[in-house]
Amino acid sequence: MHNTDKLKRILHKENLRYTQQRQEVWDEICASDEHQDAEGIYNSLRKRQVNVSRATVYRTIDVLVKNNLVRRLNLDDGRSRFENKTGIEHHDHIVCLDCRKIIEFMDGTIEKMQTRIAKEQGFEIVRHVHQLFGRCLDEKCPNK
Amino acid sequence: MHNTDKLKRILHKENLRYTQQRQEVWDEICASDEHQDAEGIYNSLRKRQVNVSRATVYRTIDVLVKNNLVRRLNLDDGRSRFENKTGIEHHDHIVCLDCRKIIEFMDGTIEKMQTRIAKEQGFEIVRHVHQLFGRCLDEKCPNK
DNA sequence: TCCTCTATTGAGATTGAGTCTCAAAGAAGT
DNA sequence: ACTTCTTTGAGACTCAATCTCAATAGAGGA
Repeated sequence: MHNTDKLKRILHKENLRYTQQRQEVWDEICASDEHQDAEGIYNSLRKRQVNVSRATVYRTIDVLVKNNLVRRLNLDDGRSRFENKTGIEHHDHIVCLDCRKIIEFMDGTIEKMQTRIAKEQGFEIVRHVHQLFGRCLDEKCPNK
Repeated sequence: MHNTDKLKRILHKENLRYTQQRQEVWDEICASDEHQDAEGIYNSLRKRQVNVSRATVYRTIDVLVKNNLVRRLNLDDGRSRFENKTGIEHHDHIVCLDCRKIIEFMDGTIEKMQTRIAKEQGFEIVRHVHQLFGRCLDEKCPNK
């Protein structure tokens, strides 16, 4: 399904109108895989002459997150970052504390274990956060 | 080692002075296991007639966190929460989305697996965040 | 105990991400 | 094109956290 159709589908489901601004915000999130924050999305749009207000960027992101088109990441740096969640397998993140490089990982065994652990404690998991912070061994990383 | 000694040790190491305010903040964190936020710690102190400013609460917490006496938790609710980290085994958290109940869990196998995964990706882990958000089955939980 | 040198403190200003307000603009059905 | 109702944008506002700076108070030495 094309990105525009995904957007139209959730807007219809939520009884919201299809607007140019919402399309532009969603396009920007689809176009980048850099885990941009809201300000970054806003700046990227302005850079290519798209006039969308900050308020609309935030409001649109909320709709996209609520409807599972976008994932909100909290990487402990004081702002939310966003990634397109469609057509992508679930994964968690490893973050370099020096260069802020973000890479993705996924381990089915860990996923199953955490579900079991939660159940043993009387919880039904809705979502989880699993982030590994450390130092990468990349030559270009500033701490080398 | 007594709590006061732990505090004095890190203050000395950091070339900082031992003050009544720093002792009070540390005492409050030691006295409670409710994962209080900075405002909560500030209010608890005022309630028992201890005059410490908000700025001092924040500044003291930073020193305690930096020196591993306190752990900062980011539970996705827009503020940091704190727990005494001394004399306590490492653990992660399960949080009920309805009643915000927090319980702790720890699984050695998962810990080892995440270290291995990070190494495979060229990272040396410094710290990790592993949080399970869901719904508890507690009778008293508001969503029942 | 007093002095001196600095670090610390408190009150309030400031920051910054995110939210809210409300008049004007714009979807979408008729 | 008309009407209705939603959405938008600009800027005010919120709230956790940080910063500023004059006044206060540790801590070592005399």
